[in-house]
Amino acid sequence: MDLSEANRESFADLLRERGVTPTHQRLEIARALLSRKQHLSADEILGIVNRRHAETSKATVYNTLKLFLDKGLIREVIVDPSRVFYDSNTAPHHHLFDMDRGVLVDIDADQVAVTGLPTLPDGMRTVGVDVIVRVKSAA
Amino acid sequence: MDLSEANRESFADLLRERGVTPTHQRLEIARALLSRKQHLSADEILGIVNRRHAETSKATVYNTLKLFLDKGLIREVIVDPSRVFYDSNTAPHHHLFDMDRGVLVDIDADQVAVTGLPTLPDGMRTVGVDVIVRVKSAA
DNA sequence: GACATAAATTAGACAAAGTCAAAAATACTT
DNA sequence: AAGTATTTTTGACTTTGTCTAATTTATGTC
Repeated sequence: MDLSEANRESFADLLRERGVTPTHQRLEIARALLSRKQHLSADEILGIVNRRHAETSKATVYNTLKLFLDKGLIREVIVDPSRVFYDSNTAPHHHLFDMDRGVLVDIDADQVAVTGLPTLPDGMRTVGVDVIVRVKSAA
Repeated sequence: MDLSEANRESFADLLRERGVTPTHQRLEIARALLSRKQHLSADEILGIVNRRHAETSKATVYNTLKLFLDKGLIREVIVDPSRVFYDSNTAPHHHLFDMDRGVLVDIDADQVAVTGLPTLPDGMRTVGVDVIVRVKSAA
C-alpha cells in the first residue's frame, strides 16, 4: 500500500472500509503516518500533525493510534525502552534496530524463516512472532 | 549458572570476576536477581531488596542494573512498553511473552534457527537477534 | 431549523519509569 | 588519620502514556 499520492479522500475511504469514522483529526494522523512506510513515535506524530496550526491534542493522538492498531491499519513496534514506534507497514516483516541512532529498518518476512519454536502452552494462541536484529556501529 | 544455593560470598566472587566491586547494595541486588533464572523489572527488584528494611535507593538499583548489564551479568528484555525486564539468564535464548499476564518464558536458542536475515549495512555489527513470540489466551 | 442524542475531542491533572546533579556516606591508599 | 576516589542517596525532574470530566462536533428526528 503506497499512498504517497493519496489525498484526504482516499484516506477517508480507507478509514471507512475499516469501520472508522473519518474525522478531521483522524485524517490528519492518517496522512502523517500512513502516507509511506515508516516508524514514528506518538510524540513525532503529534509534532507533525500540529506543525502548522495546533489542531490535535495528545489524547486524540493516543486514542487514534490505539484505534488504528485495533483496526489493523498500523502495527506497534516495541524495541526502544523509552517509546513505542507505530509502523505503517502492516505486511509481515521483521525489524533491524540501529541502537545508536534509534532508527528502525524493515526486514521483509518473505526471506526470513524461524524454525524450531516450541509448541504453545494449551489455550494460548500466537499473536505474532517478532524478530529484532539489534545493531550498533562497528567502531 | 544456578546459584540457588549460593551465599553472599559466591556472589562477591562472581562480581569480582567481572571487575565489579561487591558492595552491600550490589550483593543484595545480585542475590535478588541472579539466584535463579527469572525476569524482573527494576521496580520489582527494588521491592525485593527493601522487603525487610529499606537499604537501597531507586537510583542505586538503576545504576547497578546498568553496571551488571555492561559486565554481561544480565540481559535486558524489551517486550512490554511499560517496563524493562532484567533477565538473569545470559545464555543464548529467546522469549515467549504472555501478553495477558505480562509474564516472560524462556525459549532455548538451541532448538531455534533464524535464517535468511539480510547482510548488515557496512560498518554495523549485530548486538543480538531477539525472537519474541507474543501469545494471548485463546479464549 | 431546532432539538436530542451519540460520538469524538479537549484540557489538564495524574501516574509510572527512568534520569540526573549535588551532597553525603563509604571504602581505599598512603 | 588524612586525603582521595568510589558508591550511594535524596529529591527534583523529564518523558511517555493514561484518565476523567467537560466541551465540541456530528447525526438523526421532528
